[in-house]
Amino acid sequence: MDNAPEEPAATPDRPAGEDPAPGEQPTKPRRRQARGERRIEQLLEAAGVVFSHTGYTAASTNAIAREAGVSPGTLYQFFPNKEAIAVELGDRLLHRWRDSQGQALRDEHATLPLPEMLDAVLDPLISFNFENPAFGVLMHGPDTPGRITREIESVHTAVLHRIEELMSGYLPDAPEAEVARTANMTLALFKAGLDLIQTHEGAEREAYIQELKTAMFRYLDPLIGDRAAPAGSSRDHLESTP
Amino acid sequence: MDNAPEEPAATPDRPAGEDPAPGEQPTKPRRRQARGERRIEQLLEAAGVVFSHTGYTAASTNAIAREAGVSPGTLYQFFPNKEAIAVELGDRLLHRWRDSQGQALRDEHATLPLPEMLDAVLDPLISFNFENPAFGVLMHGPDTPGRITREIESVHTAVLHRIEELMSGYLPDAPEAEVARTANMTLALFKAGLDLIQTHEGAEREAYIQELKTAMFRYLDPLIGDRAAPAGSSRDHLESTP
DNA sequence: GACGAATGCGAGTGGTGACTCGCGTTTGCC
DNA sequence: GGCAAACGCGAGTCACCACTCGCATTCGTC
Repeated sequence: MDNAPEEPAATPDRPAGEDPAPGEQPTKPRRRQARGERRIEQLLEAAGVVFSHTGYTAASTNAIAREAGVSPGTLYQFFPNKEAIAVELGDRLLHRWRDSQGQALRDEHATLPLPEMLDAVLDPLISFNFENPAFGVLMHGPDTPGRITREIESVHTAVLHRIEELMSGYLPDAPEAEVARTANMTLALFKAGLDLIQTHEGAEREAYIQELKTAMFRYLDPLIGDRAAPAGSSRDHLESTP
Repeated sequence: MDNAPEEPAATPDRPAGEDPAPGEQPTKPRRRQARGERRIEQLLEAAGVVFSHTGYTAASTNAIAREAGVSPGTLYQFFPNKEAIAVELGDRLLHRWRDSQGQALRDEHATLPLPEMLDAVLDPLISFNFENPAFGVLMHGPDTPGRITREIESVHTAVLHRIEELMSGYLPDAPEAEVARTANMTLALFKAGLDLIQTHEGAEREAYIQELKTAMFRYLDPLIGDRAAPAGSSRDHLESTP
């Protein structure tokens, strides 16, 4: 009935263990050696490379193992199945993303003038996506295990809420729906610019970073210039109050 | 060395036949009945649905056949293999896209004032993407047969050139590289807005269409100095030429 | 209505890729 | 150094999926 990739049943094994926390289910904590932890890092990095190159379904576990320089059997020493690799990788990326995002969207930045604010917010987020190319692919691939999709969704709405929060500082009396829409558009604009930035190199890339900031500035500046009339900003292009 | 999906060898059979053109290779023109042509349409539409839902690799030919309400054997009556389905679908989408794009980016539109120009250009392109949801997925999926990717690329650059052409009418003395960058950013902005539009419904969707136009207006308006500026169009937002 | 070709079917078949198994090697610990 | 457990391997298993085959049905044409 449904051939979209979904999670099979339950977590069979914890791949990269946190501390077992004494009061927990006896889920076989599976002690690891330092070597094992290193292998896990290797494998996740390899998985990031392969996934970002081919997407989730088209990536083979053998390819991941090969990329990591280990045998397929070794891979399954640390991950119960292919999905678990993606889940663990997704978890880490999402965690790192939360950090970057928290750093970028600080309260202090909301008090900066717009151009400086854009630098302060965008630069770290651009760097992040640059250092974690698998992030975008896992984020937007049409095939990706449902568990990840759901986590991504929650992180996505969290970012939006944060942006709305910051924006409502600039726009104290704009209707909520409009703030939400503007936040969404801002995020979408960022993603669009990011794509451009990632597909260019060297000086071109720098130019596109600048171009993204310019576009964002032009989009956001009219909103915060004066107390823009609520009707004026989205009803039509030009009718605003004199 | 390379496990990205590539085309295997050569075109084994022509799936949806044009006229055989007497002077051609004896490639078994395979006469079709009207019923067959209809099946092909059905199958391609089904393929569009399935691909747009799961991506290329994760889509199974059985799922496509089921979606079309036929048996797997019937599917292979009309297409030699899975890739051929994607290629044919891609061809048709790209062809339709060329039409829509040609209609949207007409010379006459370049003389309109910006807000009207945005309506004239964006509305048809939005409708197109709306009626062909597989287009975007096939366009951006990390797995998609290389043949399609290459065609997409050529269409993509064609669109960019056309946008640049139109833009250089507005910006007669801007450096070429800058025009190219602006065209790229404009297209990216469009794609970003499109995504937003497609993931919302009803009134929300309309609002996002408007929001996209607003964003585009704010991005492009400051660029066009004095040309085609009606009744205070650019006065409200940023600096304008006196 | 009869004949050949096109269409339609769905149970196979072969190959690929996720995952396992048995056994050898390394590590941590006493 | 000796023991147990973690690590490492890669040939092998199994399920799934792209694709085929033999046969039934429908269509176009005379």
